[in-house]
This record gives sequence, structure tokens and C-alpha cells, in this order.
Amino acid sequence: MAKELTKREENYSQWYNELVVKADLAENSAVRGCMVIKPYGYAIWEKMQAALDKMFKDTGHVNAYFPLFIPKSFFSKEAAHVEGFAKECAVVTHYRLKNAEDGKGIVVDEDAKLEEELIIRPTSETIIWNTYKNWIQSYRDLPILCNQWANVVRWEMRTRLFLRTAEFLWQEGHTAHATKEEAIEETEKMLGVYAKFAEEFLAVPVIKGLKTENERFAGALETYCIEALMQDGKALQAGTSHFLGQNFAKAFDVKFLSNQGKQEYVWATSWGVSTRLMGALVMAHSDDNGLVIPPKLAPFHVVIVPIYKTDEQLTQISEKALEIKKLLEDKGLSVKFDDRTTHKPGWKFAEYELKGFPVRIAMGPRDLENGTVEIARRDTLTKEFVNAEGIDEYIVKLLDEIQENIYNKALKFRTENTFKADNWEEFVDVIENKGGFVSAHWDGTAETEEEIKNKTKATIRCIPLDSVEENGKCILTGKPSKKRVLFAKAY
RNA sequence: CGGGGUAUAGCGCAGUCCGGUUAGCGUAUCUGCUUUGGGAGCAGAGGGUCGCAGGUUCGAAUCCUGCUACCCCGACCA
Repeated sequence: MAKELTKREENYSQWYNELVVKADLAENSAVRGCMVIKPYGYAIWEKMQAALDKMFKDTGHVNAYFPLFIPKSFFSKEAAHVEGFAKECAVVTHYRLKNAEDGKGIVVDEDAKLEEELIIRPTSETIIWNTYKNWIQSYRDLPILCNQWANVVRWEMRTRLFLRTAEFLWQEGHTAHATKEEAIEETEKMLGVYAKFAEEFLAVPVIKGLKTENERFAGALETYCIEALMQDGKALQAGTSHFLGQNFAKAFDVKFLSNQGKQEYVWATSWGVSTRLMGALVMAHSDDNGLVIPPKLAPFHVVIVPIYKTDEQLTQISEKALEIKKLLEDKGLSVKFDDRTTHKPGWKFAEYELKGFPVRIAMGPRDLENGTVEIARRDTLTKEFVNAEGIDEYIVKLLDEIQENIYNKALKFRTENTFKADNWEEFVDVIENKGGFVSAHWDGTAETEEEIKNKTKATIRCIPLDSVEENGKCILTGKPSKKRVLFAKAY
């Protein structure tokens, strides 16, 4: 029993920390707050990237790359934006090192001080809008629909693998449009892309909504988000899409000549998802045995484990196993055949469960005789013997079923953990004793939101896009409200 | 950044209070034999700058000072 995992019920956050490390997703690095994403974890991230990248391209976007360094002066051009990020920026001040005079090690060469400090991007709006200024003259140059895959740095006080690290990987889309309507449409379209990705690939149901002023992106007029519920009843923001209005166009003086012959400021959006999605994946589906990865994001769909006593049996089983592997690969599946003789079957079973392989095939001498294989599902932990004939069709169907089951399970959990509260007592009771989403009335003021946060640690996750008009009273102040908003404690 | 905790073999820990042989234990690793349908058994072997840097002392894992990293709780944040 080399890799005992803490049970979720005993200590959820310890379970998460251990699982991320033990399943080989990531580990802490020598640099404070920064993680090493290990090959297995990175393989999942690459699957996410591939799916998202395709969705971006399918909606007309192209990839580009902008610098890691941003001149300090760019940063101060948009007031709200500076305010939002100033406290967590890493700054480059020098460009050279030299040997220390006392001969002990190496020091910063004070003579190599930069004229202007460079900020390591916490996000790229400023450098990109400085660039777009040169790209845009007329309405014919619009829209610009760029995305970049990059790393960013935000100097966080308290970090956790994937959920909040000082450096993280993400994609940031930055678009420029001739009209407000088109920019808003783009913002909403990309939110839809994220929601579709979350539900179809991550198998995590999400609520689409608008952020309140408090939670809005610094520099945006409106921030849209998708919010997911984790198994411990806390919410996780899984993606954001911002309508930036003309804030950055004005800050960087980006104008275009309209088809009416008028100089106008460009309308902007930006949108992003990060390696935080890895945290969502872990916390939404996994169990006390380890990861549960939805088939559409699993680096391997199937592992085949041979069971044998003699070398001769192994040879025979391998032959059949490789046949099956080939059949499955012809269906576009990725399959691992683990014929290592250094580990026993039981060990392998536990290992692949920990790593979340959706399907395991075990084949032994009895199966060879009967023409069967044993198939184990990771999501339900059930096993059955299946005829080896037609196994490829069977597994393809099974993987679809698993993907769907994982989603339905998460949806059921969210439904069962979403509550309505109509007064303060009910609200506090749910937040403190049950967790989950709480749908409640709010008077619309930042002060009330702040006070609720101070009293209960719950924040407004979003104003759901599909929330219906309904007359009610704010749970804290009793003032009139026309809509319910969604509260939760959040990551 | 504030409060608390931790740092000893790849991993998990004991030893630290009260300084004193060659720093232990479990697990993992290596070798051999037996095993193989849910984390195998026996025998043997290898593996340590005791987080880092100073200091006290005849002598430091142990006492003192500083630093670093990680974990938990707050503030901040995606």
C-alpha cells in the first residue's frame, strides 16, 4: 500500500493536495508558489488545449504571441486596470549579473539597471492594445480576433497546485470590434464556448452569469463567467469573458475610420481559461481511490493489464492484448498495454485507478479459454466479463457512456446542492451547514455584498444569465430586489 | 503579508524536551528464490551535507540566531 490517499470526508483539501501529487499531475517546485506540471498532468492540459484551440479556430480566431515583458508605463494607462493588478506584479529591474566582489557567488550588476522597469505580464491587455493601435486604421481592419497561449505571473500570497499558483498557463483571447453590439456578442459567444467545453469535455456543469462590480475584472465594463460547484460545496470560477468597452482603446488611443468617415474608438473583449481547469477536473469528479478523468480528456482511454503465471501464458495473452490494442487504436482510442513484469496485477489496478484511466481491461488464462476479457469502469468501479469479439465497438460505446455518466453525476450533485434562501437565517444555515450554491435576493449594492462576505465568507458568484425577474427582498437589508443571485463560498 | 505548525534515506515517520558509540523504523529501491484474477512472501544488500547559513561547546539532528520552503488559519486574488 504505497500510495494511501486521505479520504475526502476526513480532509478535503489534504485529499486534493495529495491526489495532485500522487497521481503525478504536478508538484511544488524550488520556486515559491510555482509548480512543476508533470508529464501526466501536462498530457491532460494538452488535451484541454487541443479541444479549446479547435473551438477558438472554429469561431474564427487565430493564434499569435505577445511578449512576456510589459513596459511599466503601459501598465499605468488604464486606471482601474493598474489598481487591480499593481499589488501582484513581478518586476524586472536589471539585465545583467556579475561575480560578487568577495568571490562568493553572483550578484545583480547595479550598473545594468533598466531605464524603464519591465513588468512580467499578469495579463496582456496593455501590450496587446499598444500593438493593436498599429494594426487598426479603418473599419476594414476589424474585427481582430486573436488568442494567445501563454504563461502569466501574479504574485499570490497563498498558493495551491493548479488552483492558484504564482505562474500559471492559460489562453487569453483579445478581440477588437467596430461596434459595441459586436463586442458584446463576442463576449457572450466566448462564454458559450467555455460553457460548452466545460460541459462536453470536462463533464462539469456550469452556471453562466455576470459578475458583480466587486468581482469584475479590473478595466472591464462587464465580466461574464462560468461557475462550477466542487464536491466540497465550494464554487470555482472556471472561465471569464470580459466586455472591455472602449476603456483600453481610449487608454492606448486606438481609433478607426468608420464607413461613415468618422474617427471612433475600437470596442474590445478579452477572455481566458487557465490551468485552474485542472483543479476543477480533479475536484469535480475524483474519489477516494484517485482521479476520475472524463474520457474526452484522458491521456489514455484504456489500459490493458495481463494476468498470468508462466512466461508462456504472458506470451499468449500479449498476443491477444496487442490485437485488441490495435483494434481500439483503429477506433481512435489511446491504449496502454502494461506488460511490465516488475509489478503485480493488483498493484497495477490500484495505480491506474489512482491515475483515473476511464477503462481497464484485464486478461488472464481463463479469458483466453473463454474468449472474454474483464472490463472495469473507473467511474462506477464496476467490473464485468465481456466477449472479446466486438470489443472495440463495445469500448467506444462504453466511453461515451462514461463521459455522460460523469457529467450526470456532477449535475445531480450540483442540483442537490443548490438551495434557495429567502431570509437571513435560511441563508446562514445553508452556507454554514450545507455548502453549495444559494440562490437569494440581493439589493444590488456593493456594500451589502461586502457585508455578507464579511459575515459568512460567501460571495456572489454571479448573476445568472437565465435568472428570471421576481420580486423579493434582499436577505440582508430587506430592500426590494428583482432578481435572485447566486452565492457560495469560493476557491 | 500577520498568526500557528512542519523540515531527519525516494516517500511516511521516531529520535530533539534532558547535547555524548557507527542516527533508527516502516515503505520504496537492488539481488536471489518462491509467487501473479485487487497494492505478494522470505533472505540478503545499497541508500543520510539530519532544510540552508552562522554561533555556543571537547563534542550538535538535539541548544541559540538568521534565512528558505511547505502545510493550516486569516487578509488578497482567477
